[in-house]
Amino acid sequence: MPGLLGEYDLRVTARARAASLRPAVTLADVAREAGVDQSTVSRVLRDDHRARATDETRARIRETADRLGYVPNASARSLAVRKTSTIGLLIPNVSGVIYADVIKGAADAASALGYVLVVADGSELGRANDAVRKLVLEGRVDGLLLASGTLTDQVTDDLLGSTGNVVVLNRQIAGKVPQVIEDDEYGMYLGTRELVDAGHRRIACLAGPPDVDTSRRRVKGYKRAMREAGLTVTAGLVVHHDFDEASGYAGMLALLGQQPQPTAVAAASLAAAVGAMAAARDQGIVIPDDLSMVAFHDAPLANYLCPPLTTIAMPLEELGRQAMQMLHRRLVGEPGPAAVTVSDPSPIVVRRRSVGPPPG
Amino acid sequence: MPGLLGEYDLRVTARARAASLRPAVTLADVAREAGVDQSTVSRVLRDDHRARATDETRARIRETADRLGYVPNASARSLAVRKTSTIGLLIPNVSGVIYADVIKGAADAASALGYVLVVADGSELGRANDAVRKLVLEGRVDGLLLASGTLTDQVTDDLLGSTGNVVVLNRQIAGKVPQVIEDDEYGMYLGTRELVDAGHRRIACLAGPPDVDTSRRRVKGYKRAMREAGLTVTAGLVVHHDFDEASGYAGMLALLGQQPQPTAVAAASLAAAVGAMAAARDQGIVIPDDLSMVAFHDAPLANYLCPPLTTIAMPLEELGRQAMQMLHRRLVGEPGPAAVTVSDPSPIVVRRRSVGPPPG
DNA sequence: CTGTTAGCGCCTTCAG
DNA sequence: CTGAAGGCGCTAACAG
Repeated sequence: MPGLLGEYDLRVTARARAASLRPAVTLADVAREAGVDQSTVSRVLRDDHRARATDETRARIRETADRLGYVPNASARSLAVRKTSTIGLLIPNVSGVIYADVIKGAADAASALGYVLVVADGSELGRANDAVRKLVLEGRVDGLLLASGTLTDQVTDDLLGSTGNVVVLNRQIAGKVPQVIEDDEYGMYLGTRELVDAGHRRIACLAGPPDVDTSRRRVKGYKRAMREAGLTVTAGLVVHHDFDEASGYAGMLALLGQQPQPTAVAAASLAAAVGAMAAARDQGIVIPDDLSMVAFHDAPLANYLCPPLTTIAMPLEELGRQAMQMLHRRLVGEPGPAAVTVSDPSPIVVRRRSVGPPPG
Repeated sequence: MPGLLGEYDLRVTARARAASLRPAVTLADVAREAGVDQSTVSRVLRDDHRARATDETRARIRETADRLGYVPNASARSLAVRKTSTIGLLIPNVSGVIYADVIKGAADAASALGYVLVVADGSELGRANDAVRKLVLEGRVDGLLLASGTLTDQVTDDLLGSTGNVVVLNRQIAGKVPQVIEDDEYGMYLGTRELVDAGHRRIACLAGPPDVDTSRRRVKGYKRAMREAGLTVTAGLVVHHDFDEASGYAGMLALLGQQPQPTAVAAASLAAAVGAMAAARDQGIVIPDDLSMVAFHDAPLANYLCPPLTTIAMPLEELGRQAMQMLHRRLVGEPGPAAVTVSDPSPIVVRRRSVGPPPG
């Protein structure tokens, strides 16, 4: 076995580079060595259709390139063709369990379309700002996928203008910013319905920050389910916090402080739900006996919680894939819709053991 | 407030770009507009020391550049100076909770040193291979940080040769590959000692894959603690699985199937520990009453588990930072050590509620 | 202090 | 079918 990662050509090339610290082998080198012109080499190596060079010539060129360990230089090519064939994915917190799927979807699509995908961490505003400037404006990438569910409207709004090389993931934004969204409203509707179907009437919503679009849409879905069931959402039943464990913990405490206590809660994020479960536990409340819970978004982790958490799984991978495809379309000038909502697969609730009938 | 993300200049530039789909404004444009030569513009905009241009000239150039919304083109610059000032970070699974810290450390150091950091997902071998080729070999990045704790020795070995632009994070590799490692052995030693200090004698180890270096070092630490305590590690006491929840679950089941059952387990990864806790629960075993547990690596999640998990926190952020610094040193040709182990902060056990005295 | 002159490595007409 | 020539946008000597 020739090594899992390194295929043959890769290793050879690396060695060639390492051995001689020279500026790497260039097109001219190959041309000289093969006794042809640079442009010819360029053409055959790129399979340029107008280069039906003699089979003999092509073979010789290919062989020489291989032997010398030629690898095209991305900067030079980019400069010449005015594009980099790399696209960036900006994510608020790269290590959020939720993002694994969108990264995978985007990466798959990217590689299928001939791009290389790089992801940038946008957890801090400063860093996000920097990333955008360094990546898009300076032309390190041809386009940007913005998965900043947590940035406020103001931000993206300012940033985007009507640039055609950015597509926004799962944020509904006024104006003509290209965007692909999922039906968060429906997802949360489904999750909440799971709770009303189990017989709950006093159902709370553990929401995200009030000014974040995704949070708003999820709350909307929650409210629709409540309304449809003839349930009223009284003040205090929806509490706004952040999308992390600590916030979920605090939010749950707030919810539990009310009279009468809710018998079920729909959490707008998985991390918050984890925190919420811990809070409940600390208050001596057992799930699902005393309290039922569903969380928005699914991940392996949910299956190992105590108890295993019923979640609503969103088509995150498809989101990433379609965003990438839309970006590509725009980059090559195909028109296409300015916004699509991914509905296949549609949101689905993954039933585990965190919801039961209301107590008593 | 002018928008959180978009500072003024950023927005203006974006607008200028978007408005006119022209090839963006170039150095020549600015020069013409300002009535000076291109090279002069280049110099003042870069603060070239040899360009103590008239204050008046400098001001005019700056103003013109701003007004036109000039942004240097990264490809052109890279081609000219033969470096990109961007470096890549290759991670097996970008969304692992554990990696947040190393990304942060690396990103901080990168930006302090004037680099932009991009991370690439190396979860699949194919993708990792591709990333290396596209990023390093084609010169999209000046160097690579390899945080592929899960790739086998063979891989990295083949890949690296003695190239100077790669540094490996936390893998001990023979040969002269630049590397920064943490003291996983000591960390695991500490975690295991926590267990022996609590009075346990039959302590199991939930290890990672046997051929992965980090796993081996952790097992070594576990064994040392056992030996020092005069405890023998009998067959079956260390079980090898993977670093994820499902593996942890399976591994725990295997451990629990033994006679006599271990009274404590040291897990080599946080994710595996999560799975293991679930397995214990499913078997009616309560932690810490019936079984104690510690896990390698810390993350917010650990605090919200049931019960909150005692972990051993490693200096992950520092690992990322130092790796980046070492890479930089190598890139600029400073000698420096070929391998450093980060020992500050040193591993520390974060005591929560998952360890108690042995039952009975 | 500032302008001139060459490239960096590759692609792309345009001739031959 | 292939070679010659020019240019992508920027930097870096070298003159003036």
